[in-house]
Amino acid sequence: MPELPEVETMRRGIAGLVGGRILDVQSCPCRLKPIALTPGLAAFRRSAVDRTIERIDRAGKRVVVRLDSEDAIVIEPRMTGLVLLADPPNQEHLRLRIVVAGASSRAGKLRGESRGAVHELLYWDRRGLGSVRLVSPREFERRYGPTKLGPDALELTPEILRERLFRSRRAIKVALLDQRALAGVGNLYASEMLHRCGVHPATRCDRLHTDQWSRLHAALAAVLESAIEHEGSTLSDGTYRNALNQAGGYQNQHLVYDRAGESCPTCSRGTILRIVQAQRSTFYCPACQTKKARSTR
DNA sequence: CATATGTCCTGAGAGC
DNA sequence: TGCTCTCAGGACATAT
Repeated sequence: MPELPEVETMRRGIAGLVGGRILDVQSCPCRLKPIALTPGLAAFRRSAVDRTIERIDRAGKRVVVRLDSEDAIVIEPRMTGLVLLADPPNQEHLRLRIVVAGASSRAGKLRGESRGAVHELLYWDRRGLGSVRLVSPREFERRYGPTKLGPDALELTPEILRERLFRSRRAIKVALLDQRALAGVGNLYASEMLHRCGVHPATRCDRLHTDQWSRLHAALAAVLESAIEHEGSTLSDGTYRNALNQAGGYQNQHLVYDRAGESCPTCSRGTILRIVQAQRSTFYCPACQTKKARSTR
């Protein structure tokens, strides 16, 4: 379930590869159905080998490795994909290996490592719903440009957030997951941010008041920034790991996600409920999350 | 156009 | 113990 904080953690974890040169790209054959790799391995290798990594960005929930050819390698982890520098959880779900020379392996931490060291950028994916694509600037724009991806959730202002959503008749929880409206929020953090601003997840966007948009924006920013500080959420299945195969810490800060039946940690009056919206679980407290704007607080 | 639903995939866990 | 079944939710194709 990598969402913005997890993907940002992956991005930071491999930032030390900037300046490195790609030596080889190897697929890791296994009995599982292969992930989407485009173009095929041979053409991928032809375009990537000998290119230098100029920058590593994030596009919503995707890691974008920019090459000096102006092509980009776009890694999309979807549900269970991991971007690693080493030490994958196992070999059987290792999908792709990109061998990189001449970079430091960790952002800002050059200590003692020779500039000529060889590193591996690994893509691991248990369920295999993710993809790795090498795309031209034109293809990047077509797939990940502003018509496909809204503004990054970390770049929003209260006004932009409201402008992107307030015409919609959808429930706010469902709309927050729409990557064309805003990019980066997924199922887990949507529940958390709505809880923290006291908004009921089923509230229609077009019924939200200005002060609610403000509070939602503040909660959105606070939750995402804190989750990045904690290096993301590793849920009970333990799948998500950072680039060094370490668990995140934000799962310990969750107030409602996956806590159905527990007493609300915010108001202690309600019991956390689980409902289903658009085939996804939503968690909230019926006592302190309301559809009405609050007059005070 | 906006919104809703089905699909992909694997492994964990429930129930018998 | 071992089988079958359901569920998790990223993005996208297709339907309404």
